[in-house]
Amino acid sequence: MLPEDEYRLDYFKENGFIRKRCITCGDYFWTLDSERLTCGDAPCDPYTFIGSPVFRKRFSLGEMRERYLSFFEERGHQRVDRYPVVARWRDDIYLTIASIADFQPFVTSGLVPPPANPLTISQPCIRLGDLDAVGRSGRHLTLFEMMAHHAFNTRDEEIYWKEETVESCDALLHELGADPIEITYKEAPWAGGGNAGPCLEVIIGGLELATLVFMNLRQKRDGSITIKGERYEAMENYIVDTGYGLERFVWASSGTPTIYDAVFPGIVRDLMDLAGIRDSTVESEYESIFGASAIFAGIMDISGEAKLLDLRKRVAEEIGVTVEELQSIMEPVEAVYAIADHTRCITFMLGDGIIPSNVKAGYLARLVIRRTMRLMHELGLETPLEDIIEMQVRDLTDYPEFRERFETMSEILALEEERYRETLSRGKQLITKMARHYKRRGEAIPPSELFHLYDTHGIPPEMARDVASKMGVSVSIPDTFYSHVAELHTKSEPEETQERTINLAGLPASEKLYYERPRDSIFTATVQRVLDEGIVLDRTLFYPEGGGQPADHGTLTIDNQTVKIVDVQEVNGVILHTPEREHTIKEGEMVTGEIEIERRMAHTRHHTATHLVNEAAKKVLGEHVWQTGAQKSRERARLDITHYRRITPDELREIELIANQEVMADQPVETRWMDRRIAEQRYGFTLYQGGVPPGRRIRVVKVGDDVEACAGTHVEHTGEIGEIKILRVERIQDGVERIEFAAGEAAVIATQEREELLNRASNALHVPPEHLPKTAQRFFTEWKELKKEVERLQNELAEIRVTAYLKESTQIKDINVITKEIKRAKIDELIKTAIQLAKHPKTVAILAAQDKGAKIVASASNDTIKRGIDAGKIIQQISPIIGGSGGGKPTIAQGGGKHPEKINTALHESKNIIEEILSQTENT
RNA sequence: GGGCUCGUAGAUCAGGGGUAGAUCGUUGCGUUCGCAACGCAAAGGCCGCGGGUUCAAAUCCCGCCGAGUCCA
Repeated sequence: MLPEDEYRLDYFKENGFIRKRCITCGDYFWTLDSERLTCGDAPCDPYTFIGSPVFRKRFSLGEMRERYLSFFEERGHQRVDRYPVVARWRDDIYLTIASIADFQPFVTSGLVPPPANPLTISQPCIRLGDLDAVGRSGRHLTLFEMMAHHAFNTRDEEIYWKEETVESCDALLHELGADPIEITYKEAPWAGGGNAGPCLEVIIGGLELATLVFMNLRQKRDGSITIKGERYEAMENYIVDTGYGLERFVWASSGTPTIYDAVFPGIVRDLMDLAGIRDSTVESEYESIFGASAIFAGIMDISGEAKLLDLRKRVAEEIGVTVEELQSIMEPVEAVYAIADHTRCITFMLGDGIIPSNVKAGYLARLVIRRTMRLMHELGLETPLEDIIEMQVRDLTDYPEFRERFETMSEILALEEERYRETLSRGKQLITKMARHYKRRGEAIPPSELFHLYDTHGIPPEMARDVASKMGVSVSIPDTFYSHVAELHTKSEPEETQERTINLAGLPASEKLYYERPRDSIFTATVQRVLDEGIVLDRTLFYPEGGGQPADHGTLTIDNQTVKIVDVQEVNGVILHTPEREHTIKEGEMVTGEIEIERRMAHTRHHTATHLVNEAAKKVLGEHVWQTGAQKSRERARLDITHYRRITPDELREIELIANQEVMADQPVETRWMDRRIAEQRYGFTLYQGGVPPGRRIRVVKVGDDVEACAGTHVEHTGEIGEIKILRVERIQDGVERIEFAAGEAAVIATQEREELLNRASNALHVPPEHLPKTAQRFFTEWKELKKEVERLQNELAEIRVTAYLKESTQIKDINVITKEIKRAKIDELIKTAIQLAKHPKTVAILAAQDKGAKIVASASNDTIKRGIDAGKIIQQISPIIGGSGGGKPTIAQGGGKHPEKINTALHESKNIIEEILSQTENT
């Protein structure tokens, strides 16, 4: 626990606040109200603001946001633009979940200074954790704006800390017209993302409006402070991390039954009209129902169907209607609320460049999109989703950037709708088939099948139940369905990633000569240290692996000893050279280094070319294109980019052409080190195409119109690349295309290789390359025709043979037995002939041929089978004679072996077998 | 990043080591003044691609390509 001193602020003392303990939950809180017994928070206190707003006037989102930001501006904060909702600068989360997420990890750790200090921001955040409650609880949203002011303090410089934070909060609430006596500050230690600290929750009218976090602890195994079971220690820097819920402020200012009515009244009204539902904000009945529901939901946990039913019961009781009546009134409106919320969330997701996919952030976008489409379907809303998104884009006047992206968004949504429809119709077929199967057996569809349907085909169990029950097949969905799904995927404990603890103590960062002297291959340096992991020099031309560019190879030479360097890695600014084998290089010695310059130049060309291809892809495909990965080698490079459908051959050619035009324009490549803040302000987050480099200063590479933070080596002018040849495109995930290409010498070689393929194909067909497509097509068609012709002739031949062979047959008892070797026949010829023969009554045929060893086929007419003849068994018995095995059905069987010279023996033996069988069956 | 499923006729799919199938669609013939419906017949298949196992692979195994889906 945190010591209670943490919360004994002078501000509280001087302004008459009293510390009290909640009689319900036992938490401590601060209030001006000496009579107050409870902390004010759910579930100890119900909402009191519904129908009686807590502020002086009603605010819209835009008004409230502006009021907040200017309030803190006046108090010395600098206003900072919002960050995207997709957290491209983070590798641990996909979506921006809080304003502080914008500044993690480098600003909060102290490595990079904040864009301003102190600052204020209104950051759109997406949280999908309570998706089920959205629309139902009256207060949950998938997307909300977290208004915040942050101060980043260090031991050397404190901007401000708790006193000023609480004072500002109080002043803001007073200015908005809140009754001071209604405000409570509840003590609630906060922990998350490896940090923790004391925290005050700010509550009015039963609604938590803001959270004031004083982040000053960091997780440590042997830390002295324990919060929520984890151990923490004090941090060097300490951060004011506040979060004011914009939508909640607006709600509290309006006192509407639900947050949705307050936040997007226009959208809600339009959706109500489209769905043909009466407008809840003018109908007093609706108002009392949703007000009551929101109030109860405020103090209840409503996750899960059973708990939702509890809520319904209480509301129904309160209003004086039956649960069924209540359901029928509420459900359509709740769907409208959810759709209003989800479409706003989708607008931000797509507007900020997320491409729906089956993985990562794209999957989350698809999840929300599909959920919205399902809700619309249930509500009977036929409007295309993109029309509702258009409504949102128009409504979000404070976000003009979405307007120019609408065309792309609309296209993406149309594709998503199409895809979803296909998935559903596929699903229906699968369920129908499965239901038929279980209906025949008179069983219910077992849960294991439901898991399979959901896990591999994305069919929700509810849909399976609906479709199956129409066919009269019962389905029971286990309560624990979704938790069981989660269980199926919990992987066994991942291997402990071993932190390499390399002793770099006392070593300064290596001087990176490859930036200053990008074309040099030889250098001298002093050995700083010799470690098991590699050799550290004071300076080096060796490029360490990074940014998708492989490490340089080369040699280190001292006296007459030369050691090959096979890997180079950078650890905290120190560059480690890994030698191929044992050596005697010692600390303090001077070495001469030489890198394989051709290898390096190939990497360099591919690296600059990657930037050009990326830029060209953006021009051809659209601004939504974002690099998700890249890898260079000596022979090729590959670039993974986000795009919502397959790149067409035409588009690929266009990309290739534009990239090469940039090469021919021989543009200078500018690289320079910039202050991170300035670079971000000037170029935006598109800088981080290739990932987010750490550090206060970043290396910015400008090639043509492309500007990226990049640590790789680059040519000085694009002309040096020589040529860019795109080799192939591949879809590595839904929404991610991989372009493979070669640059420079590698491009020439790749082109030559392709030409060689053409030439070889031409030579084989004896036609010039330009005739290849036509000729290949002709050959293929002719081949198909000939194949058919062969088959027709084989059938004809088989018929002719039948008449001939029947005459040559041996009589065993009353059965015609044909044993015959057909020279140079193939197995399917034997089979065809054998089948024809067996169509005649009282006939058994054993045919053989030499074809890759020996092949034998046996057939028996139906009447002989009744008398005990079995072609399969005959083959099984005689195949070993020719050194192989075989089998088949009683009517037709085949086998083979390695000894063609034994064919006659085998055929002879088959007669013996038939004779034996026939005499046996006659005796019984 | 980790799973799972599917690629067979123009379409929808069955088959799951032993001669490649059904339904719809297409074409022709019959019936009809004509159409629909019906009856008869035919055409249409590198069973996604490449290896492997086997006497024998659409079928089993491995890799690749393509499509779908769940989880983090």
